[in-house]
Amino acid sequence: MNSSHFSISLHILTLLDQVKGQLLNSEYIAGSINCNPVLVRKELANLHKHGFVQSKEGKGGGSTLAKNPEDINLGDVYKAVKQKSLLGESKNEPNPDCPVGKQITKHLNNLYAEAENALVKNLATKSLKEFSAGFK
Amino acid sequence: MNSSHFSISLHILTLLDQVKGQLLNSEYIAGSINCNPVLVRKELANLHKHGFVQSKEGKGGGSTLAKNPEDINLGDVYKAVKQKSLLGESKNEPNPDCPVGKQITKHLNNLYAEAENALVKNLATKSLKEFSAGFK
DNA sequence: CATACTGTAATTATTTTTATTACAGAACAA
DNA sequence: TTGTTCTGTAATAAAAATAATTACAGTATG
Repeated sequence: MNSSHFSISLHILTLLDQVKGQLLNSEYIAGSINCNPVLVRKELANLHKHGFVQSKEGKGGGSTLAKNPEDINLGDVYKAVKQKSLLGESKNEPNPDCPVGKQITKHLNNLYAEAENALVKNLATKSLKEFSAGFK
Repeated sequence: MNSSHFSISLHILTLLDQVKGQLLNSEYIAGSINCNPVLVRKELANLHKHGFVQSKEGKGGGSTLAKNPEDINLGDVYKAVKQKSLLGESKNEPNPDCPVGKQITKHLNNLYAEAENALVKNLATKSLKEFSAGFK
């Protein structure tokens, strides 16, 4: 992350849960999210890599959940989807000649890792099933 | 956020704490961060708006902390600096004709708000003083 | 074999972020 | 009172990140 990876992934998983095992194709999903189907397929590829979804190629193909929704917790989804640290590591190297600049990257990384951990723990208290049950 | 607002703000605050009341100018600070001075001044303007720093204009001017570092907690800094939701609300409106699309924005916002809350709570356990004390 | 998908790469467009330039106004010091 | 060095802020340009589009090989299906 950041951007919309997590939102898109969770949207996909929710859709797949709602249709209970039916295969949905990337175009349908993209229509619900309102984004490009290729973006959905990329997101699906990642979810597949992490074991959340199964896909079937070819005509009539599509994707479906690879686990029971009660066994998918949102903290794990977050971790699967996450690409970079949440609180943004600037690419600019701070000044190594400054006593603060020299060390701050390390300290920020520790701080961020802990804070992000708290966030993931919070997300992990919810399963996809619970999240999806909110839709009626 | 995201980007580097929080990193830059915390870098600034740490520097100001380290020099114990001395005025630092934006160019010096930018040199430590390795970014543009105007970016520092914008960040300082925000920190000033939230009461974390004081600035003095004119020759020999600069900025200094407006509070004791033990009274600045990183959760509050985060909240002052934060601009948008951490987990990225996509600007694409999901499809209102889809039962999931129609409701997901609301559900995601709730989820994100709670998760972010957990993160802020974690950050709030640390003061600037504690953070800055890690530098030696 | 035609059709309708996935998977993936390459390119282009768009948006966001950061840097740069510019300058008015404030404080200081000679 | 004038030159200097700052802040504060706006406007613009450059760079980076994100998303859309196009394209097509490979796979399953009828």
